This record gives sequence, structure tokens and C-alpha cells, in this order.
Amino acid sequence: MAQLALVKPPADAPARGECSDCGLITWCLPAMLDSPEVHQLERVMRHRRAISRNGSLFHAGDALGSLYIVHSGSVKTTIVDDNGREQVTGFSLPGEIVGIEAIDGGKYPCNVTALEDSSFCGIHYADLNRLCQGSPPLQSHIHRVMSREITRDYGLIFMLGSMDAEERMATFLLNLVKRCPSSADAGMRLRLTMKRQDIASYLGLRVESISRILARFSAAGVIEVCGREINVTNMQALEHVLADRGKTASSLPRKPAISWTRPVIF
Amino acid sequence: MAQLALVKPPADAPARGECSDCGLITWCLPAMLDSPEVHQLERVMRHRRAISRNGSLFHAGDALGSLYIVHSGSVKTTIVDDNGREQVTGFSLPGEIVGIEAIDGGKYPCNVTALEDSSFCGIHYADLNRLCQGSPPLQSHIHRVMSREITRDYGLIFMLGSMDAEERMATFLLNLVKRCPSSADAGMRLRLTMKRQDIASYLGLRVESISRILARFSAAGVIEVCGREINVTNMQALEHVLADRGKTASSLPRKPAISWTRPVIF
DNA sequence: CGACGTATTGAGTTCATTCAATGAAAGTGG
DNA sequence: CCACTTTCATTGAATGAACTCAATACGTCG
Repeated sequence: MAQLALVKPPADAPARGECSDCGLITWCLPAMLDSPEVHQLERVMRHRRAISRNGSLFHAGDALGSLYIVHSGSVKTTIVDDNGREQVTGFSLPGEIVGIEAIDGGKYPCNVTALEDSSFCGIHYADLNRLCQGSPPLQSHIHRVMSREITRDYGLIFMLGSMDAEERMATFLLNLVKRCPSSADAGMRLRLTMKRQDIASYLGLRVESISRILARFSAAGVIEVCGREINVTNMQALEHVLADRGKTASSLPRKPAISWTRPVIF
Repeated sequence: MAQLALVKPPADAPARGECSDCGLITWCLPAMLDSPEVHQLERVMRHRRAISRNGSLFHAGDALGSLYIVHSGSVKTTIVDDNGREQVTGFSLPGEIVGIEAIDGGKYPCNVTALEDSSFCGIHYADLNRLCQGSPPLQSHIHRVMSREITRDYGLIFMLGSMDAEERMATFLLNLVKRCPSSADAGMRLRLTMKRQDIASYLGLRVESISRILARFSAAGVIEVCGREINVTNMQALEHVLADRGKTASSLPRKPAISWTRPVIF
């Protein structure tokens, strides 16, 4: 589970399915390149899965089999309560792990659904656990991956507990840009793979609010919106949405699209 | 980090500070009783810390030294953003671990503050890591502890993202009762160690809302409130606050304390 | 006791929601 | 390929849940 979904996979499918051929290796195993563990992992991490759009990698309640690394595409993670209410807890991109929440309890506590046609590297948890025994660096890596997920969750908790709607959207977009490989491209152009409803759920808001806030940002010249394509034209203004709130009240104009066609400072 | 704070520590301080003498051992090391690892842990987990009320176990940004298990008392975990806004992310009770969020990055990302005079068992992360090498069950245990924290966070995310104020409070109280050792006692009496402001932050609400909701619940005969003492007199009504919302709108009366002096069904 | 931090309560406001209607886009099947 | 249906997205007007501001009570500790 990683922070936010987006755009192009950083690399194409590996030639033979070997980890060492895969462009994602720096993500999956950053600390262990060239180490023998990588080759051991390759043996164990043999199985690949492809899931088409709206398909499910696993459902909440399924027995924990494998942890998965997103190889291409993107997914959303959702949890459902007893009453059937659903909540998106995150979006995952190539190189990021899903399934680690299942280690305690032996069951996946969440659903993982493909937002587009996607593929995954699977590794049986039991195998991974065994591999960890002999490999301190691999074990540390696992610890760090899990710990990073906890840290990520804290960020989300902070957002949901302390931020208003515009701040949440700004956070979402900024995170998106930061994680987007193509953010180096001129223009910070994003192609969202999830629908508005998913964003709404993730941000703890309603679909209508998402539309309204995007429209407001757009009117203020901070972004350009065209369906699921979003072009961030003024990063600093987005950052200021966050920075200003802690103290000041002010914000982007709510009803009228007056003023603010360009931010004052920049 | 565990779910909710509360009341009596399950057991008193161990005689000599040995893990095997500690009443919390079934919490800390459930799968490993009688195993040699426990004795190894005792050697490593030598250091104890006592923190008085409002004192800090560690601050956000401090270098990761030790993971801590709450031995007695209770703490809150908070995160602070760049603007200084603070958010309570959880309350931890005896037997529960704090600090695991720090493994990735090597710095504690959060503050841990004692809600009352408290004591802790500390274990150096480096030592723990080394110990894990030789001990598959211990390693699995660590994985599970971290994974459990992730699952807990998901619950909080769900609450903040999908529930209204009354539901959040009901969730909070129910969780409290469930985790409270004295819940076996007649009456489900809770003695909260945190202040209203902490609850408010944790639930993503304002202090005033906390007061109002408690008053509402109290007027409805669901709980009795006396400062930080709360007596849950009708568990099922609390559960229904959660169950009913998914579909139906209705709730406890907002302004007037009319009707509902006893719940209809029970 | 007075003084400070904490908790409750009331009145008015606001932000996000609900409800409803329209538009755009994407599947489906003849 | 085009009508058809369905899903998804936007926008407006009205409602409401939680907020802000402010005043009062409670409690604890000098």
C-alpha cells in the first residue's frame, strides 16, 4: 500500500520476469541490489498475476496467501464495515506492496481492486518469512516496508482528522505530483486512474464536494481540470492552501470565481 | 500503539523486573511463553523508564533508539504538521507497543506523552533486530505486531472517513469497554485518563462536540457521565448507533432530551 | 481563598452535505 | 456505426451537522 495512485508505470514488463530485469527493482529491494537474496527472491517470487480493470486481487476475509507488489497499473485498497459501508484507504502504484496488513490475523482485512488493467508480483508470505531467517538485510527491509505503511497511515489520519475539504484535496494532489514519475515533465500533468467517488471516499468527502473543490481550484488558476486529466499549474498555490490554514482562515473564493485568477505572491 | 486508553493496568509491577514475572507477558509475547527467546529478551530488554504525567517518552524527530512497551499507565500518540497543528493518533495501554512507526526512517515520527504517571519496558531496536535473526517465532511476532498496528490504523481511517460524530463517539466508547480489563465488572465503568481535548483530536472533532455528544448519550440513558468517569449502562444502544447509521438516518435527539430516556427495543 | 486549566452549555454561523436535475462519457447490443 | 442504457461528473439550491465564539460552571492546586 502506498500513498497515491496515478500515471505511467516507471518501466515496462521485464523481459523474462526476473527481478533483476525489472525496472521496479530499485523500489522493491532498494537496499539489496546485487545481493544473493535477490536471486533467492526471484525463485520464490515466481508467480505473476494479471487483473483487469475493476477486478479484484483479493477480498477482505480471504486467507493470507501472498503479498503482492504492483508491477504495472494501479489499485485501490478498501475496507468495508458490517453495515456494508466502504472506505478507500489508499491507492497503490507500481513498486508498492499490498497485503502486509494481512500478516496479523492471517486474513486480508481489505479489498484490493484494480483501477485499470494491472499486473502483480506475488510472493507467498510463508516463503518470504523463511527467506527472512537467513537474511538480515531482507528482514530489515520488510520491517521498513511495514513501518513505512504505518507512517503513511498516520499521514492519512492526520488529514482526515485535522484538515478541511480544500486542504485534503491539496494534500491529495501534491502527494500525487510528488509520486508521479512524469512530474519531471513540464506541467505536472496527471492522469488519474480512479474515479471521483474513490477520491471522495479516500478524502472522507462526497463526490459533489470533489467536483466543487476541483472547480474552485480551477477557477483560481491553480489547476486545469479535464475529466480525469489534471494539470497542476501552480504548485506553490497548492502548498499555500496547506500552509495558510494552520493560522489564517482565508482560502480560495467559495461562490464566485472572482479574484485569485493568479495568486498574489508568485 | 494500541487502540484506546483507559483504566486499571491489568497487573502490578513485576517483582524483579523480569519479563517472566510480569503480568503483561501474555500481551507482549503471547506466542513465545516458555521459549528461550523470552529469556534472551529479558537480557536485552533491561531498561525501564518512568514518565510522570504530561511527560514525554520521546518526541517526533528524535532518533530511533528503543521500542517501548507500556508497562503501567497510559499514553497518547500525537503527530504535528509543519504548521504546528497537532493530531492524536491513538492511546496506548499496558502491554502495547509504541515506537514501531520509527523503524522506517530511523526517527520517531510522533510524540508519545504520558496521560498519567507511567512506566515502560524499553528494548533497543538494534538488539531486537539481532535477536530476531535467530528466532523465527520472535520475528513472526514482530511482523504481527506491526501488521496489527496497520489494521488498527485502518479502523481509525474508516472512522474518520466514514462516520459522523455520534458514531465516532460510540466507536470510541465501545472500543474502550472492549479493551478495558474491568469491563467484566458490573456496569462497564470507565475512568478516562485523557482529557476531552485529546478525545476530540482523536475523533477529528472539537471539544464542545465531545461534551454535547456525551450529554446527548447521557440524556438518552445510554451512559452516565461524571467528569472523566463514564458508566456505560446500555451497550446495545451504543452498538445500534453504529448499526443503524449505515442505512437509516435516525439518531439520538439532538436538541431536546425528550423521548429516548430508555431505548425502544431493549 | 483566588487562579488556572478543564468542561459544559447556548446562540449564531458556516462548511460540507443532501436532494435534484443536467450533461458528458462510456458500455452494450442491434 | 448509431441509438440506447448506464455510469460518471458537474452544478444549483436548500438543509443540516458540526463549528466558532462567548459565557458560565467545575475542579484542582498553588
